[in-house]
Amino acid sequence: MKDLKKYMTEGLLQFAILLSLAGVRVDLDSYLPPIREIILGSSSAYSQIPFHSLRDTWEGSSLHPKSPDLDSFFTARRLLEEVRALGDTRVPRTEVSAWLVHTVSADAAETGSALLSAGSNEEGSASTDTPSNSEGPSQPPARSSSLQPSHATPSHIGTGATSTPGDYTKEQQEDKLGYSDESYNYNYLHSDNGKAKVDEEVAQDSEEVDHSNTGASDSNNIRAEIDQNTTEPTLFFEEFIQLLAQTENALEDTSDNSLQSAEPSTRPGNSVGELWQDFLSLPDLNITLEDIQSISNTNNAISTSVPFNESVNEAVGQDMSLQEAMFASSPAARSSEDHRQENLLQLNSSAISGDPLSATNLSNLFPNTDNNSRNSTNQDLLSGLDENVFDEINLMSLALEEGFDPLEVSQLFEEPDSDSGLSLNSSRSPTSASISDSSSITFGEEEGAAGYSSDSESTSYDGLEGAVGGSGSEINKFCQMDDANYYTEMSLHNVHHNHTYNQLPNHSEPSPEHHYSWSVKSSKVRSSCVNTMDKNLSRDERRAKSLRIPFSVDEIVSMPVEMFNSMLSKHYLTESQVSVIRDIRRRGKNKVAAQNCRKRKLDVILNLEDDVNQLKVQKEKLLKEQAHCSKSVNHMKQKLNDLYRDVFSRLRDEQGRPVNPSQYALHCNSDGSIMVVPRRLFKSEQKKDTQKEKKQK
DNA sequence: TTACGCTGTCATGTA
DNA sequence: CGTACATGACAGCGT
Repeated sequence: MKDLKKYMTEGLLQFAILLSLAGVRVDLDSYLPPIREIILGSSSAYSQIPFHSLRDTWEGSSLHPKSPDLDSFFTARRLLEEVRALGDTRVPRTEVSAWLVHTVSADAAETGSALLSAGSNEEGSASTDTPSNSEGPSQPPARSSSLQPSHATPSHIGTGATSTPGDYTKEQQEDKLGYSDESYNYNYLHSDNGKAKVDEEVAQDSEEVDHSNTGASDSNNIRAEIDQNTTEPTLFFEEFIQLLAQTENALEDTSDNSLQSAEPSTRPGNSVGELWQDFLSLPDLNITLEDIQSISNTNNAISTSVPFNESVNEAVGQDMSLQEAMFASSPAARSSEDHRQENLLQLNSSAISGDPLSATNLSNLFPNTDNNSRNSTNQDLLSGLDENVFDEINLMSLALEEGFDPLEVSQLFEEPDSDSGLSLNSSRSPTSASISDSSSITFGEEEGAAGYSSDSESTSYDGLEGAVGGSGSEINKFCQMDDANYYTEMSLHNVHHNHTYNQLPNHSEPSPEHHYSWSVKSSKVRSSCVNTMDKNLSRDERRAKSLRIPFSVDEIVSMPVEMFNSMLSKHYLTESQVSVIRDIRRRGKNKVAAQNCRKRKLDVILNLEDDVNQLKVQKEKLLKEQAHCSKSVNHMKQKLNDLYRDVFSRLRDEQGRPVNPSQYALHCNSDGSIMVVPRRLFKSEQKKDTQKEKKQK
């Protein structure tokens, strides 16, 4: 039955392709509702592996397939698309697809592979599938089903596969471009293995594409056709960019709430994105900075997409290939990222100078935000930022300013209250998982790393933490092997030595060699971090040192309660410091208590063992004594018997005959006199005596 | 690779 | 009610 469905699906898809090539519009949605399930399984939202892995490049990075936010996210998107479909002009999908096909096929299997994968990864299974390809588990995604009539190239980019029934919406185009850019960086930052894999997929896809085209034309013909269709790319992209801008506004207006939960996964780049993620994953920031997150994400979309689109536009205008455009756009995107990162650090710097964190400073975080959003944003931010946030930022900047070891800086971002391991776990979840993916791919290090934040923290200190890394040790990633983090770190160092923050840091063009050098450098950084770290210090000692707590751990722990409370009240301590101090005291006390408890337990065990040994000795002694006594008793009995016999042997009755000892017995009276009594009477008297004793008892 | 002990930490109960 | 203490349980780490 399954095969039959598969067969039908393939046939219908191929038929649809043929019809689309012939200019006949076919809406497969109405005919093939079950395709989605046939191909993807019950639901793409529930099929974790292919769906999640393919979406992982951008929006799915921090959104677990099982996340309840996912439904609302897709629902919001779908509704948004539907609403937009009511009035907006649409860019025919085929133009974009053709453009992509053109550029991709120009040099597909080589350098453009990452790009291709980027474009294909973005919308789920669109990555590896042609509309006609129904083999394998990862098949044209759920929303794919309509093929454009005119130029609906059966190309694998058949991204159309990812579009909603009907048209390829602007949002999807935007996403595609954004994904492409981001995914390119993503792939770039990853190991060659990943890229090779991507290349394989792309090559395979290309084959499949060509294969699927046999009904109509070969790929060259398609390319020629596409070239004809893209004779005016500039026009298309101008329209496209305009639509993008409209989409941005619509997106902000209509789907802000629903997307808010999903948007945090949107990251402009690995380095800045992770830094941003780290920053936002600060325990105190988690809730209060949600506004920032959403806003920043929209900013990301603006800041990354606009220059990118410009560059793409230029690229098209200059008849550049898409790949070139992407290369050209990557530095631009990077620059915007750097710029934002600078602003983030500028925030720190402003805190260094002692100025209270003002709206102006905060606004630097979002340079690309328009005035309206900025005005509202800053208020939200300021209202959302609690004191701890400023403490963290201030301490972070202080550490940076005074040349702290990055590890020490990282301490500032640790969970101030590590009591609740659960809350820590909840805060790390999907985002950190995505981060772990990247780092694990890059360095082949993995760590299960579930559990307390303290654990992850300690492991990160030992340089063993792969990537899952605790949320508490976010900036600890300075010392990790993630290239992106190293990138971040380098940026931070730039800022550290240049407090003007006006110049964008110049980063060379990404290249595999550069990537390798990054790896080498970052490994050096980690080793140096590990070396500089005083391993002799306990976790609490390191934490206290990092937070510049003016007391030693011993003092904190052994201090009497009154002195401890007075100390907390006398010294100006931030909430983080107080929290850490209390934790240190509690843990220290408990540590001592646990040691004492174990010592006592051992003492008890040892004492019990001693008691057992003593009792054994006593038992042996008693047994010996018992044996000795019984031996004595037996000896005395023997002597008594001898005496008895001797006495009876000498006794004679009235006739002079010897007395039979079996019939008579000797009885001692209380007065010491001895009588010879017949045994019958003796026994009866004994019975009476025993009865009397029983009655008395 | 597994078993085991040590240690730190947390949760919980008690004084 | 807050604090200190005790203790079982758990997890990580080293041997």
